[in-house]
Amino acid sequence: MPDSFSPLPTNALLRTAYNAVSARIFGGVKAGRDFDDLRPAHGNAMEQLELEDGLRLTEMAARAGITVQSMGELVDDLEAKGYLQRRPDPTDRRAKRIHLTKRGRKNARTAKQATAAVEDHLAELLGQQHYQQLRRSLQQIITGDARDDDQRDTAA
Amino acid sequence: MPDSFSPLPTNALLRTAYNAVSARIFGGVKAGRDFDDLRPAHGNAMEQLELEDGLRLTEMAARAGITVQSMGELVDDLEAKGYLQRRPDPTDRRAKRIHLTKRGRKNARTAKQATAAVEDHLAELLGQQHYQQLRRSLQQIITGDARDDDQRDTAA
DNA sequence: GCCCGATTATAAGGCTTCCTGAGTAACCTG
DNA sequence: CAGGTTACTCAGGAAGCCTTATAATCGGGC
Repeated sequence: MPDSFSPLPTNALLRTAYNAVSARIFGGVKAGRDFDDLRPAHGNAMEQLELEDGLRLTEMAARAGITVQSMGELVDDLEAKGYLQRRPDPTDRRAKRIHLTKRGRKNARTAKQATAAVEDHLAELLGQQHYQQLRRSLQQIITGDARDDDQRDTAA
Repeated sequence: MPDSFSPLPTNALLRTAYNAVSARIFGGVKAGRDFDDLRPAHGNAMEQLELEDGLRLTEMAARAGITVQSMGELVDDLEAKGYLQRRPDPTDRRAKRIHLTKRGRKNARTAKQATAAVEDHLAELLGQQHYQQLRRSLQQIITGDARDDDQRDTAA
C-alpha cells in the first residue's frame, strides 16, 4: 500500500471510505445469514421503503437517482425473492405501489440497525464533533454550495 | 431530490460526494476535447502511471485494488487508444512494463491539473481547516483506526 | 542441470448494475 | 374524444468487474 507516496486525492479517499463503510453496513445486514440473497444494489430499493412504504416505481427511481428501468429490475428481483410486492394503485391504474412483505420489513429493520450501528461506529471513531463536521462537509460538497454556517467570505 | 426527508446515512453522503467530485475531475480532463475517448475507469490505470511510469500489470492491479485481468482490460483499451504501451521487461521475460506514450503523458498532466484544481476548489468551498479535517476523517475511516493525532493512550 | 511450485500475463466467459430505445396502457386537459 | 403526458414493461447493450483456465517464465531444491 503506497501510502507514503503522494497524498491521495480527496476523490480517492471518498471512494475508498465509501467502500469501507458500505462493506461494513452490508456485512452487518448479512451477518445473520437470513438475507444472503441480497446484493448491495438492492439496498437502493430497500432503503426507500424503509422510510416510506407503498412508493411507486417512478418515485423510488427518482429518489435513488437511477432510471425507472433500473429500479424496475431491482424491484423485480426483490419481488421474486419475497422481499416486496407490487400492488395496484387504487387511485391510478397505470401505477403500482410497492410494499414491503413481512420478510421485507424484517430486512428493513435489520438494515436500519446496521446503518445505525455504523453511524455510531463512525461517530465513535472520529469523535462526535468530527463526525458531524464530516457530514456537513460532505453535504456541502454535494450541494456545491458554500453553506456558510459560520464562514462566508473567503471566496475572491 | 428528497433532501429534507430524513438524515441520509453517511454512507449515501460519501457516495454522492464521490460522484460529484469525480464528475468534476473527469469533466475537467475532458474539457479540452482532447481526451474524449477516456472513461472514468481508465483513470484507475492512468493514475498509477502518473506517479510511476513503467509499472507491471500485476503491480498496477494491486495498487488499484482490482484484479490483474480487470487492469489488463483497461490497459488493453488504453494501449489501443494510444495512451500507453507495453514493453517487455528486460529483467523478466514473463513480465511487461507499461509506459505512458506522449499522448499518455499529456493526459496525465491534464489529469493531475484537473485533480489539483478540484482539490483547490474543495479547500475553498469548505475552508482550509474543514478541508484538511475532511481528509483526515476519511483516512481514519479507511484505516479503521482511531488515529488520534492528539490523544494517544486510550488503548488498554 | 532438471523438476516443480510460484509468478506474469492473457483468453474466455459470466455477472451485476446500470443505460437507451421503444412500446402499451392509463391518465388528464381542452 | 384527440393529443400529449405519465407509469410501467420489454429488449438489447455497455461498462466494469469477476472467476476459471492456459501458457510462458522464473527460481529454489535435489
